[in-house]
Amino acid sequence: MSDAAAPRPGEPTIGERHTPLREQVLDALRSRIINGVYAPGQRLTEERLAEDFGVSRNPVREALRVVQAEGFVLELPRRGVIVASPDPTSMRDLFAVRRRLETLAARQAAERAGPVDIVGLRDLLDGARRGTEVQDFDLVAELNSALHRRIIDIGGNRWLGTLSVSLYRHVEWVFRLGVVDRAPHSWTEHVRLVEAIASGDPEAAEQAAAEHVDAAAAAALPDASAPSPSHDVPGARAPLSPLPDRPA
Amino acid sequence: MSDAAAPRPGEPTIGERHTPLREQVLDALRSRIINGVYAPGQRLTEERLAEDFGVSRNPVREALRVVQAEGFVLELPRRGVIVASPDPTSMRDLFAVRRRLETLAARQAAERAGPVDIVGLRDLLDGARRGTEVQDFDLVAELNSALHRRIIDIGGNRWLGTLSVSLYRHVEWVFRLGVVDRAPHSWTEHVRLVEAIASGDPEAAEQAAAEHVDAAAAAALPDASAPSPSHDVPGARAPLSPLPDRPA
DNA sequence: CACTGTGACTTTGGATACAGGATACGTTCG
DNA sequence: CGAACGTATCCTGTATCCAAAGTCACAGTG
Repeated sequence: MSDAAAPRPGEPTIGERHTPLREQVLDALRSRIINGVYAPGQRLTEERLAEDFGVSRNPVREALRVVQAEGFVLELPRRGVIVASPDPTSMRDLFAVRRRLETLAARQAAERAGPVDIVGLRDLLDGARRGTEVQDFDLVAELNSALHRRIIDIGGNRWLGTLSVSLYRHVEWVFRLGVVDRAPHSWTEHVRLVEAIASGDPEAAEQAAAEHVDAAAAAALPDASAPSPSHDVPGARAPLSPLPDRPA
Repeated sequence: MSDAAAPRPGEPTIGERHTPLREQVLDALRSRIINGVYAPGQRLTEERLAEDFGVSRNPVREALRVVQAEGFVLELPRRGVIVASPDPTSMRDLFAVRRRLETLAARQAAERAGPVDIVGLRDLLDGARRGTEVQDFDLVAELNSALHRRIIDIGGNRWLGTLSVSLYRHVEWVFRLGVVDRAPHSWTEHVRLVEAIASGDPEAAEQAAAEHVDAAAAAALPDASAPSPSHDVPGARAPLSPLPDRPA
């Protein structure tokens, strides 16, 4: 046995760090959709994407199948794909699902959080408080996401983790596109949530998470009852497979 | 405007009916994994899959990216993919998530079900009852899934729909592989659930759904507290989407 | 002036080609 | 006899190629 250092967990080896084009294309493509560079309804031809990213069509096609499965684009058989249109109706559905999932995350975090975890959460809160003082709202938004991810990590439910990431991307999408209003974040809600987790009270944590999501939903979706039709494109085919999912 | 009949919703047009190879391969591949034809840990080379399905590597690759995103296979960078190993730990997590989601589905169904919906649900129950009498358990299992799908459809939450389909496939997977025991289905629980929905009582529906999932979980996961390690494969990479998109 | 047939151009869907990293195996040397 | 090294083979990652289908413009016709 050689005495070379074994790779520490968490530190990916060089081989693991290798990123195939399809994955880089996937990230870039998804970002562009979420940020509105590729607008809803816009047709995405494989060749143009390939040109945009400076690769051949193959990696593009693989990435397209994934964003299709994730629901960001719709397939028109034999006619390629178009960017999907996020609509407020499905956003209400999305918030309903998030509420269920985030309350579960909060409960599990409250049940399992150790002292170190609590410190980490409080640090994030502090950072966000400072960010608010300095009016750095990008930072605050980033810390917001980080806090939620951390809570999910603490809970340790891997399904919850991947599902939440996926759902959150869609939330981000509608925010960026201005389909719904971005609510100014109430950090007092976050404080309550973290304190409930710190005190190890699952019920209180769940309650705090529910209120937080409700507040976000109420702010983002002011019109609480619009039966608007589902804004489908005729002939569009459903995602290749339903949403993605699962941890490694 | 021509007076040709517009395509009825639900009746796909000829064009929509066209199924590219990648999709057929995806279905076949996923089925084979779920049914254990391709066993956990087994290496899947693209060429062999292509040969198995009688197509070239391209459709295979596109299908592989999707099952990878769905968590059925793991990528070993530059070394291809292996079939993932479902483990009881992640199954507990899965049931926790399902409980949250199915209770939501039941609640929404109770709130929105119309008379026709109720009739449909009762028909399914009847069919299952008859199936049980005749000992046709495949039929019963099928009707079981159908009932759950129908409840979700009635609720009308599209996110819930796609997520549930995805989660259910994984449940099916562990059942088929015998990782957990398949519990004999208690149809009395289903009857209670349907009756609660029929009576338009969201609370009762949610309660019934919770009990149903709990019973299923208890039957499938008898050992309620095993901190078994996460059975990871060294160097295996997460599903295609590693990072949450950070806007530039 | 609306409608339809025609042909060029575009784009998808799928197969094939090829370079380079992984893997297996045999050989040599300690 | 066993470990290090070299070599042949396999497989992935990516690009290129080809055929079939789709789209579009435009001219001819009733």
